[in-house]
Amino acid sequence: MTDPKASAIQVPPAEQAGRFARAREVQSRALLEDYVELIGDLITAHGEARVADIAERMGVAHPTATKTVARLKREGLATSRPYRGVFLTEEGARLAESVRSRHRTVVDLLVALGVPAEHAERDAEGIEHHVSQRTLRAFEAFLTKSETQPQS
Amino acid sequence: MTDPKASAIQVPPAEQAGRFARAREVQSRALLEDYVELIGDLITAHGEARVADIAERMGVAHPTATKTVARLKREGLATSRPYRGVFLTEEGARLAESVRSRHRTVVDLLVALGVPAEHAERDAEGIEHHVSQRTLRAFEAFLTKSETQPQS
DNA sequence: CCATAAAATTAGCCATGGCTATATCTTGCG
DNA sequence: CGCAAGATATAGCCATGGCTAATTTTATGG
Repeated sequence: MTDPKASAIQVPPAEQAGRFARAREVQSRALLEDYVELIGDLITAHGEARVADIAERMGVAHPTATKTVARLKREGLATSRPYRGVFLTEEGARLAESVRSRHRTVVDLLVALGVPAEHAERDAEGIEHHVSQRTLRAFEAFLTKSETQPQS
Repeated sequence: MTDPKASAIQVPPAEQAGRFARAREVQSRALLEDYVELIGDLITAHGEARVADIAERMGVAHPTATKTVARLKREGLATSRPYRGVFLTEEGARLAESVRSRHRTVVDLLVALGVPAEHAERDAEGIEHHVSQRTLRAFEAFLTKSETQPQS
């Protein structure tokens, strides 16, 4: 248990600023990650990802999806020709897979801790992006242990 | 363990859209929460929260802090008079306390799962905002259990 | 094979949350 | 007590990620 008295003020300003900077940076990648994961899922399910479907599932208007897909292309994660479906580059596909895997791990962890499935899904959607490699490994280790040794 | 084959595509579009909408909504509150928590910490430590200190610790330029404080005031979370320090309203203080408590719980959980302290702090900064009441309760329950019954 | 429906794009608006440069207020020191 | 330094505020810029409205392209059914 951390000391309740130990407010964040105890840490040097620069270090605290760095944490916030990291969180902002993660946030700017989160949208890309969500799109890439979704596009991957749509391709798996339907053979292609149409802008209308992306928009519907992201819960945004079509032009918003078009705009974000343009950003994906700029970043080398996706490809598309005008009025055609969207596809992932190799890099995009790799990212999609790692995002999907991390997402699953986060949901599994929450469920293992006793969070009801629907809550776990909703919370995971936001949490996952902030889970670092190191933390992800800890989650996986815990899940492995829980399997072997169900509960107390 | 969730079924690896069960991609998000299995869930109805509207439900998936709702999850993303929730994550976006959380995101828009996250900044306010961070500021309110920091202002609370600064007041506890120094008796007041100066814009320069807020900016330094948030890792942003002074005008950015000023602008966000204005938003805090608009939302009824803080008060301030020109060229004077920033203070929290009752509602702001309540929010600060609940954010601080949730932050501590998230860090404690990560540490309990074996994440090194500094990593836990960094990841928690982003994760905490997406942890719902329900999930928070599960974290607390797990931590209580771990205390009683240290490890396997 | 063409007309219409459906899908995608483009244009242009808004709020947020960064920034720099400039102006104004407070404060402390000589 | 007045002025320079430091703190705060204001103005105005940029990118992101939403939106609606209008346009263009593709696909389909009669």
